[in-house]
Amino acid sequence: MKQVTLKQIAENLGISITTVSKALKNYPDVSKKTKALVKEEAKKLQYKPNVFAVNLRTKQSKTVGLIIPEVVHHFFSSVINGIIEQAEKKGYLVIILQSNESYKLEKKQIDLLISKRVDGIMISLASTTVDISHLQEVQSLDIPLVMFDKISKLIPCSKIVIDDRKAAYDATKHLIDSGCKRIAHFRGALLPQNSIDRFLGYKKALEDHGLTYDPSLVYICENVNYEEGREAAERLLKEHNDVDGIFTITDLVAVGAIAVFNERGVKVPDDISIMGFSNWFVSQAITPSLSTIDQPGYEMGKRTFKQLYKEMKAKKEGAPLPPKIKTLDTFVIKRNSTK
Amino acid sequence: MKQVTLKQIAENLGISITTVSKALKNYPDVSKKTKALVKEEAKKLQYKPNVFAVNLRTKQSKTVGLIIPEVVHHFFSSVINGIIEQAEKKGYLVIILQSNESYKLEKKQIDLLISKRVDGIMISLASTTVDISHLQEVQSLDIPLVMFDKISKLIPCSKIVIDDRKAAYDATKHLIDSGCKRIAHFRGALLPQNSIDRFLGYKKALEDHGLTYDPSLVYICENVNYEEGREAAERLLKEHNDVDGIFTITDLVAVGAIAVFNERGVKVPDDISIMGFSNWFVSQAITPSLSTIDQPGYEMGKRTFKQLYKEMKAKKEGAPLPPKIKTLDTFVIKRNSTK
DNA sequence: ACGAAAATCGAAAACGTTTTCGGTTAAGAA
DNA sequence: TTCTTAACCGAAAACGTTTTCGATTTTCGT
Repeated sequence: MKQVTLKQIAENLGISITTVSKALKNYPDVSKKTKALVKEEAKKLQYKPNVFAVNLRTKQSKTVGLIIPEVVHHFFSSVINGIIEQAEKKGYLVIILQSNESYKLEKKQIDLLISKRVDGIMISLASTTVDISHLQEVQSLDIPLVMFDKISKLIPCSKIVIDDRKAAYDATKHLIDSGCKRIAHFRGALLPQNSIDRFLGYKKALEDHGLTYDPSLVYICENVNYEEGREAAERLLKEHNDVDGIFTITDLVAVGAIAVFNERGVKVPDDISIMGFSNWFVSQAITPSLSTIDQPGYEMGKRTFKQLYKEMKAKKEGAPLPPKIKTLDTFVIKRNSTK
Repeated sequence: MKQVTLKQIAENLGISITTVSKALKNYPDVSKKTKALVKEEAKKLQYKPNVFAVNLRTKQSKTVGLIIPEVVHHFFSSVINGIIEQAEKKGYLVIILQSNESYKLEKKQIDLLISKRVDGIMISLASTTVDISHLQEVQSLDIPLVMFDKISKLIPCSKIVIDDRKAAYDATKHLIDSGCKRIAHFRGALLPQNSIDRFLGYKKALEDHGLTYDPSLVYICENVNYEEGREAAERLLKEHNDVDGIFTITDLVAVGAIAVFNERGVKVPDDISIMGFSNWFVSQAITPSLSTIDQPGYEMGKRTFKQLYKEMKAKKEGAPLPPKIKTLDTFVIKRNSTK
């Protein structure tokens, strides 16, 4: 009825705990016979090692932490899948925590992971995060850390990212190539790096193709959500009825804008073309379906964990690795919101 | 540089480990003076108890497991939020695992949670789950278990659910009230209880309102996804052009159907009305916005953890609680896909 | 049959905490 | 002063595992 331990097995077999432990882990200094015996007995009793004791003894939890702004997001959920798949292969459990884009919560989640003594941490920063002392603490505790997607340049750790500027450039160029002459940009808040980079990519594409950059065509969506997409679209219709293309910082904002255009009878893409970013699942489900930029979430997750794993291993072996930065490719997905 | 322990503090202060431990936990048999001293030193050294040792000693992890079919789902993500919020209040960490609607994976995740020795488990079943031996194992190990939303009647544990049959009845009635005379149903697989219940509610509503139930108007969406929604809609258009209303098992399927109708020039809701289920976030973002049934995910999560907490507590006190079943209310959300 | 080498085993310490229970000290009562 | 009681402290065991290192046994060549 109660917990089966090594001791239990040892007593049943009349051998020592040591031997049982070693037999189970295939140490070379226990005979084939005893190994077989022990394993059989262990199976019979359904022995499961007490993970608490193992953790205490080995000083590692075989658990890693993952902090993301929001789980309900196609991009992050593919990252999660990529991470979990790799983690499972190596026998690691992933604790997923959300920051809800809040710095305060992010800090709390980091503390939680530290107190649970995870072996490593992966994080995509909240957009409101500016203070990075919590991340510095992680590093000072010598806990391997890998950042992805939304990163901070101030922390010297490995990073897996996309080239936001280039992707935004490509998106904008796609609009230009399809004939747009006056292109607006619904951007994110002023601070987050990816918001900045996407804006810069947009601007550069305009300039490179003989279109003048007009600051009044840039709308800020502070929280990057559906509602703000709608608001920005409403304002755009009032203020700039000559615009024939929009590049939005993310699909959700684009979906809000499309909803407004549909309601107002503005034809997409005939009257106005729209380009999203992220290839959120819904972008293919709406009418018209949304052209967008594919972010390789799964791949990013996969690489993130792999890098973390390398660093955890290197740490155990006492040979810490230098930080490494990997940029993944993105590409344009043409659907029906652009010509 | 290295890990601060009770021993460390004890040595610094020239007292015993015992006293340090007791001081930190406010035992009555240590003087105010020493308590203050110990706490100060602990703070100075930034002492953090070694959770591995605590777990081992107390035989509990202050961690609970949550298994859901998919995280990227508005309903489940509100459940998650409800659970996490409550869990945090009680100092519990929630390990979130996905079953991807696969029985095999679900079983594996249960095993993982068991091996990590969580103090309790919350689960919403995968739609393919029929064998329930893994859940029986949880119970035989005496791990508190609470099921929500997608449950199995065969497991005697507490459950937090909605009345699927009534909700489906309401949804269908809404279509009838708005003037639909010939109503199709895009249902889920044959096995899952909620798929069955929603079908029954649909059928009952028809019968109660003088509409004849026609089995050929019931389409099965095995995996309940966007693509299947599209396929069912295509078939419906070919096979039954007289249908003027559809009740779908879930929003995602409805969104697929709406996409097809939009493309084919079928007017929603004028030619055909559509009713979803779940109030997925996207249902308000598409054109036309989708009328649906609101499932109280947050409330469900909240109650699920509360119930689990009660049972974990009762277990510790050696006074196990009898299973309890709670049914939450749902209601119709009228949007633009119905008249 | 003897010894050396190889194979096999186990005692014990350690990981850091919690908690019981007995011991010591201080305070107050006689 | 001496005894009783209360206040405070600490030794030690326990949780279940891993791993080192020494001890014992077996094998095998001569």
